[in-house]
Amino acid sequence: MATLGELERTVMDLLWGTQEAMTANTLRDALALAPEGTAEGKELAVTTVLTVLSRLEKKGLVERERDTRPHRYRAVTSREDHTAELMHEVLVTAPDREAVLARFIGSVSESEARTLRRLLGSN
Amino acid sequence: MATLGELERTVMDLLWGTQEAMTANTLRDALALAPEGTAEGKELAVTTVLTVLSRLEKKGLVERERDTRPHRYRAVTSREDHTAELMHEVLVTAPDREAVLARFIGSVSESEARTLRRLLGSN
DNA sequence: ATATCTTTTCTACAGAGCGTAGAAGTCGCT
DNA sequence: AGCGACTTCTACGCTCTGTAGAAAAGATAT
Repeated sequence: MATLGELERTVMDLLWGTQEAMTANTLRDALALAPEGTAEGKELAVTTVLTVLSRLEKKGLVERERDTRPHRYRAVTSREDHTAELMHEVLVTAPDREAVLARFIGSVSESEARTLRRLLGSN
Repeated sequence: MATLGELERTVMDLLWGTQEAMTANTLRDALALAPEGTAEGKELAVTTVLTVLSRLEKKGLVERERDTRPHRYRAVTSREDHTAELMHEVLVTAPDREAVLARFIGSVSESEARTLRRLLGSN
């Protein structure tokens, strides 16, 4: 179950944050500011970013354009799709899915419950 | 996000499979047969099982009775609770939970969808 | 073409987590 | 006091992740 390290996660967040494909250098710069708001994210070597991107590519989360010279990287799926997929993977690890869903429902907020009703409701 | 190794997971599955608390030796024996049906699960040293149990205890997934002599171990939560909790943890990693839920709904089976409707309806 | 700059790939290493278990310590009984 | 069962400590190899230098491959300017 593709579990991400901290830097990998940060990179994915940046890629998910823009629909556009980015170069390793752009990402390195973004990472230098990244951590939400004021905090600093240290200056990493470009090779570090490239290594991480390669690993993310191997994990199937990122794809790159190899034809443009500085390769450009983009997230393969949206954050939402990825997250939903992960949730589903978790769900199916349990034999009694219905029971899991019952517990799960109990843990979501009222607004989320409303969303679910709306999404399921019509049928 | 408490991610489990393979052996840890197998042990948890055994503990979740019985509501009762088990000793390390009992678990070792169960592990020798464990892998679903026919397959063999090799004979592990008891110390191995104890190490894994300690780690699971540290992770808060297992608790032990220290007063009985061969300590007895039990799962702290049910598999369903644990799984639901994990799902929720995954859900909240995304900023737009509603969007995630929308995708998620699309990925569940019809029978699961029915379950959800039922659960959401009554509450 | 060649020397140089940019970008990518290879190789490497340290730290954490996990599977695995021997060595050493503790507990309870005879 | 001694023995056997049980638990804790210590350890090692493997994989994953963060990190980046060294080397290779591509582009560029003279």
